[in-house]
Amino acid sequence: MRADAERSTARILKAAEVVLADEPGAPLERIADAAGLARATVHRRFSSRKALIDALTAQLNERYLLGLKQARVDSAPPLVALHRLTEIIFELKINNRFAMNAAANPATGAPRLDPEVLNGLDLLFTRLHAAGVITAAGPAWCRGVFLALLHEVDQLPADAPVLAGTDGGTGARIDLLARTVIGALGGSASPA
Amino acid sequence: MRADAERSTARILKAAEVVLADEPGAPLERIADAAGLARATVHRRFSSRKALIDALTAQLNERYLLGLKQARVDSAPPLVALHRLTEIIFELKINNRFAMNAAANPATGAPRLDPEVLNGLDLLFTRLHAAGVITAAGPAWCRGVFLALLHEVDQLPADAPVLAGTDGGTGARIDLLARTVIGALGGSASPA
DNA sequence: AGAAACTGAGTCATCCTTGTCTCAGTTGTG
DNA sequence: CACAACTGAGACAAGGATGACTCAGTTTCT
Repeated sequence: MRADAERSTARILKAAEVVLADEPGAPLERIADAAGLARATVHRRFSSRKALIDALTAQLNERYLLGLKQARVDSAPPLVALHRLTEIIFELKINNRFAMNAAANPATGAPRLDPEVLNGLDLLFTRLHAAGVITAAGPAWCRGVFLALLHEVDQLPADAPVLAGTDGGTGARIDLLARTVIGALGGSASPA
Repeated sequence: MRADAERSTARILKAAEVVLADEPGAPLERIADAAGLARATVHRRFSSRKALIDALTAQLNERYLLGLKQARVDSAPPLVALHRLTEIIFELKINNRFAMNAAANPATGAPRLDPEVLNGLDLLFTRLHAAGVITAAGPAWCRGVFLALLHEVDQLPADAPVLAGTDGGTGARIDLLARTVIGALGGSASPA
């Protein structure tokens, strides 16, 4: 594959993420436009719409795995890992809104998250439970709550009362998310 | 409107809820089939697909308002009202999955929840806050968390560990939801 | 019973999207 | 430089869904 072709692929994926984020059913042409390419080129890279969406999911999975590794989910003290991971995944959410939603929504027909990713998340919650930070058993439930709250925090307008006294920026949201998750899962939500 | 026409309308709405719940983009013909009617009849009642979906949302809003009234959100002790409302809305969720999701998802282009409904929910959370049951300020945030967790609890498989020791039925889910919401919003999640 | 309303079944035109293909022109790579 | 790879622009067929319309037959309501 020639260098410019690779660039094109990257631009398509990026544009697709942006366009589909606020219009999941947008025609491929809109994505092509956003990428500054012709529709035919999109078809050359991705044989079908499904293939494109699959690629987006695959990309998300890769980034997830990288994030889990960076957060040292398997070795760092669980509470530390939670905060780190929250930060990383929040960033992921911002830049991959479409793929995130698609993976969370079985009805879309999009592929779900990679089992390895799920295992990584589950490991974290299992460790949190073992450490007594949370009381809720069942990592799958914890994971679901985490992702659902992630979505809510992301949707939150900057001037929301829960963010009062903060800048309403990313940092404040991450704190809110971590606190809320722990509270939801039966831990004592230290306002730290 | 003749009596049988009214019946048809009701059957269409019911069928649409069922069909769209697990295939949001399903063609109108599938809805017509499920309703035991001809596609043309659907078009006679609802001039467009959008009109049909709007009707579903309107229906949901009505039921919401009724539920808020039944839960005595404005007068009952807030914690009691929360439990009652949780029960009612959980039931609503089960029978109106599509409209619920559509209203929660701005990207679908579907109309959002009626402001009056939002106000009703917000009132409850404001009262919970005033009573010291929860510490989170910002009713909109509370509302979002509530609905997000409602969705998660609904998705939960019957044999999930968090439901261990229960029958995994509706009752157990309602308890779990109420506890989780209170914990998430900074209250002490009494396992009552 | 009889008028009016309603329905089923079918046809039809239209729009939109997808996916394929071609061909002339541009760009990268050895 | 020269060849191969890549792209843009356009045409094209196919498929699916929507919505309008007709007409013969049934149901409701008075």
